[in-house]
Amino acid sequence: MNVISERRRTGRPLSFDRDAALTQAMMVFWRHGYEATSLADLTTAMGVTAPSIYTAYGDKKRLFLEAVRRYLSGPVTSDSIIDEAPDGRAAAARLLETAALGFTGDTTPPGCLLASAAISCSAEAADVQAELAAIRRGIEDRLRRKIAADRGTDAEALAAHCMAVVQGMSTLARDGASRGKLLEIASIAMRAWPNA
Amino acid sequence: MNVISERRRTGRPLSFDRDAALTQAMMVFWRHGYEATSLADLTTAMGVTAPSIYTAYGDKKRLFLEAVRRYLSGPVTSDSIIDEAPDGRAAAARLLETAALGFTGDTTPPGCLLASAAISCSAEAADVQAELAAIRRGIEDRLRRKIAADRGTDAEALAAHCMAVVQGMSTLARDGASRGKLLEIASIAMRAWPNA
DNA sequence: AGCGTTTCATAGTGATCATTATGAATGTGA
DNA sequence: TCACATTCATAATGATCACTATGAAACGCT
Repeated sequence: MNVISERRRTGRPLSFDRDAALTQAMMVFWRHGYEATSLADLTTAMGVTAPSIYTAYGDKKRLFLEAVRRYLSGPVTSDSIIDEAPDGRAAAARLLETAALGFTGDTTPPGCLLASAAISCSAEAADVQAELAAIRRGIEDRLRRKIAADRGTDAEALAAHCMAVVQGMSTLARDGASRGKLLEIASIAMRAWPNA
Repeated sequence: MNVISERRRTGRPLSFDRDAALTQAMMVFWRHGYEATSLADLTTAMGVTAPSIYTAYGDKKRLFLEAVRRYLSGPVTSDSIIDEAPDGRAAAARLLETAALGFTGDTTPPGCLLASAAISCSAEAADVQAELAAIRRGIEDRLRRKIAADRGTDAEALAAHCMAVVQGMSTLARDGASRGKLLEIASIAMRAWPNA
């Protein structure tokens, strides 16, 4: 049952690294968003011709969603950050810090892929925007539940505030804000918590 | 020197209300952003044919920037909010509250026009993105100076946090967050200030 | 009325968009 | 070696993009 060694029985083999090409696609989507990324941008960045993209990934929308899954499935996911934190407060702090670092990486585009791709959507890309909104809501719900386990009163508002700060940090990062500035913002945001 | 009664001496008069059409254009840009708004969207929303748009406003970029100026020149501008506040803390609180209200108006699109239009820009619209970023920085600088007049230490971080929350509230509003939720976020954000 | 000026609607510009038809190329299995 | 399956590169598809050439229509002025 070794999946790696399982090969298609017949046919010409793929001439490009499907995984590496997907990473390049993720980078382009990360930098320019979903709609502003043209298939010509993708072919040049991935080094793959358009028909090969379509046979390998489907269409542009499926390629984007696969890039989003790749973006979310890093070694440090927002899910694990929240779940493995000792309490809601630590979850929020780590989420903010991880966002500040992830939005200012020197080998990745500035800001958040989800935030960059989500806004400025035309009518035909409304379903893509809806999927991204669902992902954001999922993260927010997970954080809210984590906070509510400790302190019941204002869990929803605290989680929403944290999400707003993360979203805003993405914009500031795209505007050129430094990593230090984003970490300061995260620190300020955590002052909103009681019994500091 | 009555400007209103001054008319062009010759030529066929404009058959549409230039001001009302600009408002409609602002609404479309507000909802869909800059690049996702096509000229076909604008012609249908404004009730004006494409050549008339070009003779009246220039090109799409100039029309958008004029819509941005219209958006920023309301009766309650961010500038006046900040300047007329008694201190930096009140300026931040009013900015957050005004944003929460303005992003959830029942006759306007959800979110912030600047935030909606800024993200997801292709290379050719980079100058538009740069202009929007300059506007955001101008607001942030004004807020930072206002805060720094009271308390010198962490004015920059407090201003940046406030801007991040405003930006984030726009995203949450577009995701369907209610006015009450945004006001709660604003309230939580103000807890970050010392000597509450 | 007639001229000059401006805006009007119609239609079309080349460019770019995502997507695909086509046939040659390259592999496996027999 | 040969049929079969799959991917390859080339080139083209119709649609849409921002933008405009063109000539008729509607005004003020003389």
